[in-house]
Amino acid sequence: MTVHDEILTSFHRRAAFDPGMADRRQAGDAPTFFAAGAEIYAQGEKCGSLYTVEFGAVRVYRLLADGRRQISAFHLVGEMFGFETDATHHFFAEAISATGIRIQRTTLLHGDFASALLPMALQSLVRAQEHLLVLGRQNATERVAAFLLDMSERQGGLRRIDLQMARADIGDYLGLSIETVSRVFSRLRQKGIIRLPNLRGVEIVRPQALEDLAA
Amino acid sequence: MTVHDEILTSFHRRAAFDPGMADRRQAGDAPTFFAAGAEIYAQGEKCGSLYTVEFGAVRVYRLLADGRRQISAFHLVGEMFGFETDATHHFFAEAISATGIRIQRTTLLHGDFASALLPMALQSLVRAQEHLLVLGRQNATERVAAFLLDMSERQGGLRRIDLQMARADIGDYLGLSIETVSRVFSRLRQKGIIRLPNLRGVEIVRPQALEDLAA
DNA sequence: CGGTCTGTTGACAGCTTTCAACCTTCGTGG
DNA sequence: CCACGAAGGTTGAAAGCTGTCAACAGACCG
Repeated sequence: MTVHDEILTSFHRRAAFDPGMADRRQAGDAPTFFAAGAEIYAQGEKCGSLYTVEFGAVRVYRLLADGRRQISAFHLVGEMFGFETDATHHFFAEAISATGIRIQRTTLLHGDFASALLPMALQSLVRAQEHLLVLGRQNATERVAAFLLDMSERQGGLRRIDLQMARADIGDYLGLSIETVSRVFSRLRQKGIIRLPNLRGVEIVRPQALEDLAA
Repeated sequence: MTVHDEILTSFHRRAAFDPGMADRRQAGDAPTFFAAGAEIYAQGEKCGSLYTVEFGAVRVYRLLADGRRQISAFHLVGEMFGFETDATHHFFAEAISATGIRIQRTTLLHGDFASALLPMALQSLVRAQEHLLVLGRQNATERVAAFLLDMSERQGGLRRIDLQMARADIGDYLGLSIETVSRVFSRLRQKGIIRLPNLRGVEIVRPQALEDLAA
């Protein structure tokens, strides 16, 4: 975390940061800013809000007692998260990079909101179930290939992907160690399937080759 | 599959089997019977119904091109499944043993049904996300222990569990080979943590030891 | 009683993790 | 502008866990 991020964190962690727009914030539709690494909510906290990513990216995860972490989902621009079944959160949510989030209290929502919510919850469900296939039955190469294609698709199908997250995040999402993630990236680069222009950027050179690997 | 099951399958696959109750079937609230192994729906099929298990058990799964299978969920008595985001099913659903299912067409459902559906969808979502932790970050022993505890809890917290499903199903649910599942069962039996009174039956002798293993 | 399906067990191979060393990047401060 | 330090990333070697292959045992059914 950079010093700039640290300042952002201490100042604006969980606090709306929207200078000159207090009125909009009152109305509940101004985004709240989170610095890289800032906690959005924690396991065990009371819940009752829904979150929409305005910019940046979010990781949602669980921890085991010994510190092992499983990231169940990344949420990118435009995506909604924070669905829960009961009064407390079962997961942690953190900003990956500097992130803006629109927070809506579910208690304040009008009556037929549940109907509008269902499709989003179902989208999350299908995504989670498809990820189960990756974690349960695919090897390291297949996992990374599927991850890159998914990220590409969710960023508009472009060849240049901005990953935003560190190798540790990718590993904890794919159920792999950071070393294995790194090795697969290197192998894909050596085969000319991807390029790694900078630390968190990936360019897909041969999408078809990736698709074949993801199978 | 036994011969009895085979007959059930050929006769009643996807057909209501509720002699003398055609009127109730017309009303849509009589269960449809499925023999062990019978398909309830298939990937790619048009969907538009929700399914509630009356008795028996169901597996929901996806396949990779080379035949690898990941069971994303088992559904036991009282549980609802079949949620989908768009017009076609993304998964297969099959009866594990002789199973009765109540099928409700979503098009025929009254307007505010979505509100009632949301909690069930969210329950499935949380279950899937928790299973991601198991598949991504737990070893074979932890996976089997967590599975046994989950099955016990869902069957009323009893010590005697009726698994119903074969080792292959357990393996494809936990992301393990049938041999590994078998080996873990044997090791737990040798340690006196469980007993295996019959093939598909498990008695939890020392629940605390299982909890500790599930970490 | 024989056949088939399911489950168990052993030996070995293979993939991933772990541990360690080193490199790169980036922000900071001299 | 450059040097420095910390954090993140890469690569190699070895260990460990799980998968695969194979043989065998047991249950169920005809």
